[in-house]
Amino acid sequence: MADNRSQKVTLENVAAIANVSKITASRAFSQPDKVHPDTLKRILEAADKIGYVVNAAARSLRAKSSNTIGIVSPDMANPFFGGLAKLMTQEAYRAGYDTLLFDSYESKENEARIIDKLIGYNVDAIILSVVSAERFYRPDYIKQLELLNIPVILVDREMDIKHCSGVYIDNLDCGLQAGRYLLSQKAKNIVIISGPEDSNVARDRVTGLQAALQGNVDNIEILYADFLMNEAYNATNHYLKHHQAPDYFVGCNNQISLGIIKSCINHQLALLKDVSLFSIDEVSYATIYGFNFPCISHDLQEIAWQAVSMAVRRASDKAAKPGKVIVRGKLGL
Amino acid sequence: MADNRSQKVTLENVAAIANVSKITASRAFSQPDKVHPDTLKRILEAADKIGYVVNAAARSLRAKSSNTIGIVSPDMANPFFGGLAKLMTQEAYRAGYDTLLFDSYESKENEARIIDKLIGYNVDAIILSVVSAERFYRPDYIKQLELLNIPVILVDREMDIKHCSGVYIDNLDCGLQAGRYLLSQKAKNIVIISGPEDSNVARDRVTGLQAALQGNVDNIEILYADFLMNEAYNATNHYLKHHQAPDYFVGCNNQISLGIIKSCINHQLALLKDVSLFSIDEVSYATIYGFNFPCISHDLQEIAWQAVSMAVRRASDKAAKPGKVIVRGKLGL
DNA sequence: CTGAAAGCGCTAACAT
DNA sequence: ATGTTAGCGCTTTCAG
Repeated sequence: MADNRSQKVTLENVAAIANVSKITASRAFSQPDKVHPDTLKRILEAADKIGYVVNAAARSLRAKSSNTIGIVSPDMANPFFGGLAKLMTQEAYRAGYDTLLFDSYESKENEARIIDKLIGYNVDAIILSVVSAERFYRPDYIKQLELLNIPVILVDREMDIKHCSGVYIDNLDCGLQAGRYLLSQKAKNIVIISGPEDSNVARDRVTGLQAALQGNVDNIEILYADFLMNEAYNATNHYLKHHQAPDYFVGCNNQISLGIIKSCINHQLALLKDVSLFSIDEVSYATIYGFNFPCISHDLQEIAWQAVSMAVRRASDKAAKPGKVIVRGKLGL
Repeated sequence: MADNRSQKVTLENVAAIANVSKITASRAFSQPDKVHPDTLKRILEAADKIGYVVNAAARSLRAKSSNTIGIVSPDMANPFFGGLAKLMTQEAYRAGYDTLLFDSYESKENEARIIDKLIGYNVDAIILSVVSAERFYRPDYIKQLELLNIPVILVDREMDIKHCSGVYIDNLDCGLQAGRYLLSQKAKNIVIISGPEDSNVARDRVTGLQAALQGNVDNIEILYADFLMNEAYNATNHYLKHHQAPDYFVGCNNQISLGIIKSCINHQLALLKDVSLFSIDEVSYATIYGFNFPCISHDLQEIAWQAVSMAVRRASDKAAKPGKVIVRGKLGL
């Protein structure tokens, strides 16, 4: 008797039970205010009874808009991007949009595949932090997105592309603030572990630091790593093998700071005593382990709100011009 | 001249350029081996030229299968679940499946909404770690998923539901191993910070610990928190305010262990000296900050592989019976 | 406020 | 190996 095969539950079933046409049932889910309250109630009860859920595929196939925003993060395990993703999802939901969230795991190949998938899902806009911060990274899919007129909002990782909006951190200012703090602490000997040389983010942060410090301290050393922990760890290890510990290490992002910490602890250096650390980005888990590093912290809520607002504006008004917002970090002690 | 509106690029366009019928073009993307190599090449070139991407909505509307697995994680910021999500995505990709990954942020409401969305996307299976570990949590959507015959694979957070497969950790064994280790260290005075009393996971872990320790130590105290950091932190604080530090704290999951650590450090206790910690689950970031806590670590790769394998099997053979796999943790020092 | 018909882009099931 | 036909479940016209 009981059939074991998958029971598709469609709008038609709901409509039949509620004694209305398909389209009225449809409106109950997409524009409930255009349906008579009594009818609406009947329809929703019918839907509930048989467990109906709107078929997203069918909807976005037919509808002008899928009401969905795609989010591509390079590393959700990084609290900066993970936190951002969460807040963006909430903001989007508030604005009446669903989100499709993917982690590219810092791989260009993944990133390209994800973008393709998002196009396939007819997203109304894409919020994207690209995998690399290379200054001249110009992925192929960018042309395609322009052609398809899908708005793109870049977050944090900058690319200078006309049709892309952007929400960026004021990295130069981060460096300046960091530098000024170091001066206030009378730091004389400073080692900066930067991100990749060809990254905008890294370059600006370092430039800011140099601008503030140049001529006011005895020695500045700049080492280049990538934005992940391991290379920073190795760079710090290598430095400490050949030099005295400086007054301050500066980590140019949270992962780099972690690498510095790990290396210092490995070298039996008492952090905040033998050697200090200033981090651009908050340092993950530091307070739990009893450290209160001075840092530049970013207002994730503000960044998320800006990005989603831009996405929504451009999704709902395809003629809207791409904009650019710079969010300042603030000194946290 | 240049039209600013969104240019839909469809299979029909590709087919026209490549001089084939729609269906041949279709096959080029779904079953390339059934198309003559020359034809295939022509089609792919045409697609590339105009930036064609298969429309996922249309495909999953028509096709039997969307080739997509939904993954619902309760907290991607937790390295256990975040790592699992990453590995599952990779495994699924290897098996030829896309994934749709959502974070329920430990909220039942989010969870229900996500499941609805996944149903709407016609996923072939759902891999789910439910938000709560309450023993009698029976969310409404479960009935619906059974009705729709969508296979469900539960991971870590157990629910005793016939039509759901499961990949679980051997929590009793975790407790036993932990207990045996503590005995080997001649621990006499032990404080266990457990998860919620009504959680299977927490209960089994504690039971295992008790079984190993009972009668062999001077004192066991059990405090109940939830599976997040803050309550464990408060519980530990409260304990330390009124008692001497024990030989060992035992954290019943990684978040709890973090709470214990934070509290101990706050109380100026030298970890691994004044007081030790045994953690069930690896402790996030501990090695970076110079701590090597004994712990039970879980083979995420194995768990991910099992879950995806089950999902794929049941997705491709709807008659396949739900199975259950228990993965043992191993002692890490 | 409600409905009938058309069709979104794709693929299953037959052809050839 | 390739093509024809039909239709997935929904929403957009355009009508009442």
